[in-house]
Amino acid sequence: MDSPKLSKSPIPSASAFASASASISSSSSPVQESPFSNYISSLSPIKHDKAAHVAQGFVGLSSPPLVFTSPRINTLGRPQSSSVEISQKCEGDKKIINESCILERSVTESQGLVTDIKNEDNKDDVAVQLGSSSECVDEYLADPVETDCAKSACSVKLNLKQSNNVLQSSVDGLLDLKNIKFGSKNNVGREVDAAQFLSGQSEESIERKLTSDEKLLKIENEQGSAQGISDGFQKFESDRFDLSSKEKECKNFGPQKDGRGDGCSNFLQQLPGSLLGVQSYEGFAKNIGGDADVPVHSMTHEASELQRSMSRRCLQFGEAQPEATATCSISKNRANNIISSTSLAKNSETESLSSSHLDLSAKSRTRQLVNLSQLAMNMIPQCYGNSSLTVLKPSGIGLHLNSIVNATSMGQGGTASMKLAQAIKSTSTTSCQTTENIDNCSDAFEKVSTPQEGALEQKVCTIAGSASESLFAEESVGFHMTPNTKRKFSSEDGDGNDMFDQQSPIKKRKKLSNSTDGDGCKRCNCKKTKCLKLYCDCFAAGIYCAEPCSCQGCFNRPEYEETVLETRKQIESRNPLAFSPKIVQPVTEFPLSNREDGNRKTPSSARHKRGCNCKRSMCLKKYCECYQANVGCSIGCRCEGCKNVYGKKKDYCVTEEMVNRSGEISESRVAAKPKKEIFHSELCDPYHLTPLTPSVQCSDHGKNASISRLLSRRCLPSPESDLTVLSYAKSPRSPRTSDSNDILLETSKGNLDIDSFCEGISYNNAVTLADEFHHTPLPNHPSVIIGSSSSKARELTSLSRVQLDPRSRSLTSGGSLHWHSSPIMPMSPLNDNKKLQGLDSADGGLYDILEDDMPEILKDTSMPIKPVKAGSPNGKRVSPPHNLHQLGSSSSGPLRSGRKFILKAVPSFPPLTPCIDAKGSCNQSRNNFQENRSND
DNA sequence: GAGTTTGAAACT
DNA sequence: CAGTTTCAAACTC
Repeated sequence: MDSPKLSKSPIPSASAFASASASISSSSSPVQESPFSNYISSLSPIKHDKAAHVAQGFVGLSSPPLVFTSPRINTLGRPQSSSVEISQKCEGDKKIINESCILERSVTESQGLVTDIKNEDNKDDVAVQLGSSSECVDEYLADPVETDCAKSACSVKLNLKQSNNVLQSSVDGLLDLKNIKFGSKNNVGREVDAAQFLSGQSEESIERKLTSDEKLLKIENEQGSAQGISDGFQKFESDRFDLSSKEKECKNFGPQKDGRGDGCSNFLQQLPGSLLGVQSYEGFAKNIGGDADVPVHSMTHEASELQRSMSRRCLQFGEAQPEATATCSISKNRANNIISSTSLAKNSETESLSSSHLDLSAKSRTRQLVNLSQLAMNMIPQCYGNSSLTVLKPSGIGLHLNSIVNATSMGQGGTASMKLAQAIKSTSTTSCQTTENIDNCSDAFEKVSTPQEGALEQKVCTIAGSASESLFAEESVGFHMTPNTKRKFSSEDGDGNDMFDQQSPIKKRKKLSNSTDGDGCKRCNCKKTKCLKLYCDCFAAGIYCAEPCSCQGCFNRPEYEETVLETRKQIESRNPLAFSPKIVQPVTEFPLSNREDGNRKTPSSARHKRGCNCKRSMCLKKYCECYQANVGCSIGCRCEGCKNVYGKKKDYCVTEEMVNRSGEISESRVAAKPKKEIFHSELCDPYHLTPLTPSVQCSDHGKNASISRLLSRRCLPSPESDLTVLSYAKSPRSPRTSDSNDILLETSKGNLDIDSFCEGISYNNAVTLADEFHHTPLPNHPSVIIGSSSSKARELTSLSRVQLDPRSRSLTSGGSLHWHSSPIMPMSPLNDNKKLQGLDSADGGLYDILEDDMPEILKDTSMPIKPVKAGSPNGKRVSPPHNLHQLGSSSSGPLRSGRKFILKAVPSFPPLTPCIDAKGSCNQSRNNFQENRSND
């Protein structure tokens, strides 16, 4: 670790990037080729080959600048020098591109795509359009293009930009086309294309590629493995390149072909490689976390990269995959992996975009770390906004690629994700921070991915919101994004240093922003509590304090594990949900629609377990936990004058009322009671769900969330199970969570079960119930599906997922899907890829929640529930209309029974220690922490 | 950087 | 269960 850091540390960002870019261009060829060739050889299995390559890349990386990318480039077969030259040449263009990208990022992705296509016509405009098209894509393309130009050198430097632009545009267009054609298959096809392209098949007509891609896609689809997805991302990027290159050849190069001839193919090959290199580099940088400054503290890098890379590797590299799958599943959520996996299928486009972003970012990094950060920033904000998804994904993609490379290069990928996460923490020094950062990043990515999925669960929103916590960011979309970005950047720049450079944590912290790492993990500054009380964010998150922390007399350290555990037990004895995620993502109310929409869904539904108690901040400042988590206030909140931009308590109530009316819930006791009261009483009970957290409030802010809830409920066939499940998923902790809310609502509607819940049902119980559902899902009930999603949880969830089931991702997503589509299946969320995909985002959240909050049992059950990241608590709440109706109409009838059922199950559940912290970042660390505890 | 404000956590 | 105190973060200057 240290040694690597030293080597890298010298030049965290700029130099490292530059070297990386150069090295990438120069040395990347082998890496890229191998992976791609592998792809070609075995469509799905890319991983092994890639892994091998990756491993190589690692070696190379370890020594020289990350260079993961560079090796790949080399592999492409292009002369290193040429690549380097290209990179250099392209730098100018890249800058332009980056700028344009940044400027245009604001533009919606769709628009961007369109513009890109158009750009093809207008080469000059291409650059700008590229940027606009898909931020990531643009960047990505831009870089490749540049490289292409350089490589191909085709003739005209002047044309380079244009050609690049054209390529990008063409690529974008191709991507779009592919996306359209292939839809979910895009990833695979892309991968295939990439492989082919790499192999040199790029020369073939684009059509052939498309066809082959389709076939490949099919094959890959069959595989349907997360790896395929991850690979798909990479491939997707590569494919894009291919497409772009092809397009160039056909269009731009048509005339130039003579000159380029082989050059084009080479160019294409190079592009992928360069892209890979860039991505890897980016990933590396990202992994470093912000380490730009401390580029390489190998440990941290490894950890972060490994996690990320693991997922990607899994996808790309078969070798790494095995472990990666496990690790990835574990860490997927956490880092980009999650995003990639979750978003891959769904986000093919977004991924492509993200990839492009990554590429771009990578380039920018190589060129300018700042650019990357800017890109990321831009990306993030957008993502948060709505379309932000695309942005995030891209970043995620880029990360994935990078991570993969890194991971492979690191070779650590093999290690379990848990270990990685832990190692990262430890290595990073601020284990918490690192993990948190990772978590945050992952959350962010997840969020992004989720949004792509359609904002399946609006996790994106939540995520965005929770950039810090709920991804969680502080403020709505921008907020979330920023936090993440901040974390990333900070981590990279400052935090990263902290993480990696334990030496100057304080400074880093300061740089970063407050106590929260860029990731969203908070660094504590405890002075009197010794970090053994919930006041301590680290402790509350289940993570150990690290260097970044400024705490005094800290006992929240591994050396005091016993003390920590004891204290924790004590606290848990008082409040079993004390360590559960504060924010719970409600099940995606209407995953599909929202997902399709893109985003928001999850976030909106996420809620704070307990709800806030703000009196002066009007829920407009971070004092408000709901706001901090980017979650709307819910019934569970006792706030006064709530103006939470993510969702006002009023809105939530209104929505609930709406629901009740529609659901005829009025009958239930709840109806009699004021919703708030009901929720409070019920939710507030630690055992019971946490206070309801109306799903409504999403990033969109409560209204949307509320609406979503209503819709979801309406849509949801069987709210009962869902609700219960959701409640579980969300975790015992947070009554507020949308899930819990949903549950509450349902319960209230049904009369039910609130009582039963009150009797002793706890979130945990709910979880157990969910498990039960899984085992014996109610036919009618959507089984629960708690779609809770938590960014934080992601990490944990990733871990938990892994533990739970390889499908982990799918599971989570599946859970959400179940939710929507078929609640019954909560347990088997994993099974359905579609579900998974659709749910990915949501699932991620659920997973997170579950993982984090959920005890092992839940995990084992493979509950779909996702914990909402602390950052983005928007967990969608499951608002099972049916359940409600059932409950309401037949209030006591089935619903109650169902709930009772749940209740029975509940007791068995151990107190969940959801990863989803309100902060949402440290889920992994928490998970680890919790796991350790549990083990102990 | 210090001081104030805020609201959660802890305590009574 | 409610009220108060303590605490650390968020915020302001």
